Amino acid sequence: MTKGEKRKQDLLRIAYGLFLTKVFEATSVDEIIEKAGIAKGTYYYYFESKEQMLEEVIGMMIAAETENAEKVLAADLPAPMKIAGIISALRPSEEEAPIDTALERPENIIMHKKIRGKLTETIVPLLSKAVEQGISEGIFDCDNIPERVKMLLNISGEIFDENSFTERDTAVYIDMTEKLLGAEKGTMEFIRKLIR
Amino acid sequence: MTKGEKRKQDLLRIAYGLFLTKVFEATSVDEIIEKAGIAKGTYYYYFESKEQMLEEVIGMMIAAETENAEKVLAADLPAPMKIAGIISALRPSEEEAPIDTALERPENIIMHKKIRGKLTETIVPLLSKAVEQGISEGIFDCDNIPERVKMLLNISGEIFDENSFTERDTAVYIDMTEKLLGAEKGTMEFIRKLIR
DNA sequence: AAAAATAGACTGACAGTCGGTTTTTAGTAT
DNA sequence: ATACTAAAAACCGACTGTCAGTCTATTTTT
Repeated sequence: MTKGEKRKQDLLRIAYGLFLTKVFEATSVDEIIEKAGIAKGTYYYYFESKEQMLEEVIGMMIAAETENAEKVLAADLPAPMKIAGIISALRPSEEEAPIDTALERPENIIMHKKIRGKLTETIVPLLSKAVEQGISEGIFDCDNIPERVKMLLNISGEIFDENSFTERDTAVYIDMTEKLLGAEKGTMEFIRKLIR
Repeated sequence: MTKGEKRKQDLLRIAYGLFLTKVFEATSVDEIIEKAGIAKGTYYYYFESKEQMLEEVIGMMIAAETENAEKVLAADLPAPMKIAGIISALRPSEEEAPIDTALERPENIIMHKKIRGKLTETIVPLLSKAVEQGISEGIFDCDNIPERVKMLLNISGEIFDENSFTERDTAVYIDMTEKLLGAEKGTMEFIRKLIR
């Protein structure tokens, strides 16, 4: 890693940190460069624009999530577990708690939406594989798998977004997941423990 | 309607028009006031901020949509028709075509999300009534109605948002709607004609 | 000496402010 | 009714502060 690459990583990490505590739009380039101790020119030597930098920050986050999902997929687990594992891993982990608070702020829609979009793209194929595994195991029964998975992800996103999803939301969510994948009632019941 | 109220309405209508063709963030206050032929001060006499004005513009749009939904609900129709009618009315009508194009632009997320949020709040109770009607008619069979309806709306939103939802998306959407509401297979098949 | 990296003053666009001016409105005396 | 007046409402536009992005010049690396 050259000196330049390192600097870029530093900048990304600083921006990442700021975006969590502040919100993308409210974080100024001046702030980022001040924290990094560099000049405007240097910043724009590494990034085309603030927007483009956001793209790269998001890329970092996605990469981490995807890596995790791939691990779950490769593990020796029953299909429902894999699915629940991947989906619930999209939720904030302990150390990432601030991410969540930041992401849930209504002002943070832009970053939020971009992440969701990109994440869906990369996660849908992975989840689809898990569903296929489930079908060959005889646990699931459905067609149009990627489309179903996409819907599942969409709903998961919306559900998890709200800081206040109730017991009843969870119940409907589980019920819907089972029906969407053509699973026996109760198959996905353990999701309840994972989310909460 | 006093002179002041009229002016405010004018401003809202002008902004509404601009937000459709341009995108909220790209529309400057200067532009709005120039088109309205008034001074900065006057604008800020009527609105606290650009953001707050957006809120009012959205309010206008919601009111129109809600009114329409209430009409459908009051009509003498079978429950599935009402549901499909209300949901598909959330899509762009002919004259509102530009709205849609504007709304579907990725940059327009903020306005988009705000509308969705507010719209959900007002539409969920209406749709729930239609579902209850369906249950008493013996067509639907489910519990936790508002939660189910919310999910349905969420997915509808996501589906309609994409300018490229396929046949398969539609098939899954219909299947899911039926299962979510506990309806016979085929009950909601006619949705296919409404969307598309 | 060429290329890569860094610096920071500067520009233009924009949201929002502020002190002041004109227009309306409503009460009062004629 | 009519004229007068003071307060309230509506309106004006110059000005400020902030911020993303530019540009030219300088320093450091290769």
